[in-house]
Amino acid sequence: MNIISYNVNGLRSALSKGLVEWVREASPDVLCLQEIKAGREPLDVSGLEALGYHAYLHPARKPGYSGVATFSKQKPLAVVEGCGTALYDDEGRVLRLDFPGCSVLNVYMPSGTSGPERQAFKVEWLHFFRRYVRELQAAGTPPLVIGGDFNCCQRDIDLHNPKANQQSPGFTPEERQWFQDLLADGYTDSFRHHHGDATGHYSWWTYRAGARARNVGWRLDHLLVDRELQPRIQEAHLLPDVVHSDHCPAQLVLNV
Amino acid sequence: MNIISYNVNGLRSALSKGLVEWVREASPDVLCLQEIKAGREPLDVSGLEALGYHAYLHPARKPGYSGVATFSKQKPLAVVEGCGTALYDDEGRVLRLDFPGCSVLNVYMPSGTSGPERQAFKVEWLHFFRRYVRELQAAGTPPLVIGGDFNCCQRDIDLHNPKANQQSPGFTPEERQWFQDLLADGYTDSFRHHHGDATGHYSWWTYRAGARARNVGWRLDHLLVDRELQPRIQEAHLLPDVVHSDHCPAQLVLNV
DNA sequence: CGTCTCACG
DNA sequence: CGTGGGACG
Repeated sequence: MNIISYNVNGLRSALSKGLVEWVREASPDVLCLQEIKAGREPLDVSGLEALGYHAYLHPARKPGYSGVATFSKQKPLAVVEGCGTALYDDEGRVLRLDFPGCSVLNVYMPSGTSGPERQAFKVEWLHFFRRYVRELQAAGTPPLVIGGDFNCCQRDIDLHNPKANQQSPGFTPEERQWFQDLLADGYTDSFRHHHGDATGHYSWWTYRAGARARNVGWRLDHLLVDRELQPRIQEAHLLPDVVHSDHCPAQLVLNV
Repeated sequence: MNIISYNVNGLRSALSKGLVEWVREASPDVLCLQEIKAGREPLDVSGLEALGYHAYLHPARKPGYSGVATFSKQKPLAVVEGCGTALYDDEGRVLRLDFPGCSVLNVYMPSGTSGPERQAFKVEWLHFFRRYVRELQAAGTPPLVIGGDFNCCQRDIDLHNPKANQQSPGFTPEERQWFQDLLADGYTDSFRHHHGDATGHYSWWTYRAGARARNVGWRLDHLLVDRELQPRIQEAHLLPDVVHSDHCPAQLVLNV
């Protein structure tokens, strides 16, 4: 099972840059997109449907903002839009597809970069999210693959300049601790599992100052798997040569 | 004296498309621009100043909206920004430069196309403008050259589809009458003076549906001259091959 | 820097 | 259709 998570920074923009052609070649079984930045009407996903995908959209209430979408070759057993909390569901941040043996939770976590207010919102979200995941487990949801733009990372090797970013949203001590706690809850970072302490692997680069060309980036996009699924991790990669967005896709191949 | 009026639909956009290079070649003595859509700070007119022009800007209060600018090789005897009525001056619509023997009044008249409210505003403006011009004459202003985007025209031959536009803003009976009255006040439409009843000469084409390629346009940009100056009209042209905007420049060569 | 919505034309 | 702003990232 080939699962790809990709923050497309505007699905229409990504489609205009050849997203469909790339998906045809990459051929993921499940494709989790974040920041689709469009609702159902302005969006034309027929190109992806023509490749055989079932399309599930969870846009934000505010036009042109946030939103997630998951595309699946296999028809899921169940689809759950949102997390049941309007505060977050209005921002289109979570979308779950259940399959036999695993559940794919597509998530776009808030960015804290626009100011302290949004950073506070993000931190509240992070704590909410851990509780939410625990509740899903308790409710008997199949073992989770959590794929998405986490807007944070855990270790010094997850960003180009850890020293300068000790207090930057996405790498504050609080967020790093949170990430560690989430892993301790029983999740495996599939990229680290497969690549160990490899450095210089990032999934986001600011558009400014030629950061991507110089590989001045952050690893913000993750595919975590329930500890039950860990033995099934076959491959896990970032795909930095794929350029429809300021993020690149993260990929996980699971033996199921 | 070579005078050009040009609605640039965003001066920054026009500059990015090579406006300075074109101005160097056209070499007008006075250049009246409308819809500069920027204030003094975001604007860099050093390219035009480097050609030897004195720059006079009258931006709107609202950023990115309306605004006129006049560039002159000769330093004018006087410069008058606005018309003294805040309602109009907030929208950056008139800018007068006085020279020995003539005064160039750069004007961007309101468009009525966004709705009946703005059309009513436009009609009030039109009547205000005739009074204003009469007051200028009475005050002993040198004979006027009125150059700008009038956002209206007078005769059937001034637009591609007069039948279908009898009630369209820019060609309502009320506006056509107003135009005729303005001419009767003692002004000459320099283009008609030079070209008689020539057809198919327009200065604006909608961006939609390839209208410019099919020459489906309107003659909205005019250079009127005081009856005193009429004998001095040497040439008057539209320059439809000049493409920095959805308008083209209008040119007048005056014998002074 | 880039994508999106909105006002305006 | 296209410019320019502002929100957001």
